[in-house]
Amino acid sequence: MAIERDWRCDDPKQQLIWAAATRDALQVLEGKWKIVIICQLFGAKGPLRFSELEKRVEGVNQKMLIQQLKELEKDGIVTRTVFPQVPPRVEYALSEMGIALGPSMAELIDWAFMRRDARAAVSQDPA
Amino acid sequence: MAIERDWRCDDPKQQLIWAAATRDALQVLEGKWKIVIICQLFGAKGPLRFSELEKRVEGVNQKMLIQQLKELEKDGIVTRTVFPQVPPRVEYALSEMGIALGPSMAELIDWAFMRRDARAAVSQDPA
DNA sequence: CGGCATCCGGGATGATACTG
DNA sequence: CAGTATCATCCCGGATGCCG
Repeated sequence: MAIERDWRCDDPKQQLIWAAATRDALQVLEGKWKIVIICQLFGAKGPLRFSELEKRVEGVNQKMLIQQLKELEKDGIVTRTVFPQVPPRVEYALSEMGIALGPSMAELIDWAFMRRDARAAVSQDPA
Repeated sequence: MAIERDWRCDDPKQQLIWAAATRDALQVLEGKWKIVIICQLFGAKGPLRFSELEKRVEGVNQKMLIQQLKELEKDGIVTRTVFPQVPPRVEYALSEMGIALGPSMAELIDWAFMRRDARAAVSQDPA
């Protein structure tokens, strides 16, 4: 991983650069539903319609879903395709930059399962 | 990665389980500063004092830092160690569960650099 | 009917001053 | 140094309406 060249080094200057890049990138993912949306777009193997996303991102409301999708589109993470039909059809997909988040999201989901299993084990065996 | 067994499968039931685990885990990371805090704890090779975190998590204020740290501690991601001294000394470190986030955070930071470089290239070469 | 915008209340977040 | 208290601000959520 290229990250090794900058990460966990002792040079304060490098650490500042690292912190800045991280901050900028994380700012793009900031927002209550963005990571969930991205994970769902990964879970689906192709583009998702707005209504599909609304179902998969459990607990979100239309307003927030639209807002977060707009920001993700503006930041170049997802693409939005409108099909001029009646009834309307809008599809959302991951952009190249969004797809590049794949390894990170996969690890995150892996962690989610690890965590779930660990907690299940504890509640089953409270001895 | 164990994730392959559940992720991106076509079984709707598995997808529900996957979505639930992901949602629960992401909820733990929900909060404007949590991922930044975790990344900084990774960037440092050891525990960090409160004041150190305050400097490294740029833009955060004391109240939010304390709040997010409390939640992370409650959710078992970080540990908090108090040294009975004057002046007080409190160190924060990643727990086992927090350390398990390492691969995911490393990928995330890797993505951050990739993104930064891509954007730098675009702004340098607008042709 | 599907995708999206607007208005308003409540909770999360931010700035500042203060305490042990 | 680490944490608390208070008040202002902003994001989020629900309801409703618009438009093709």
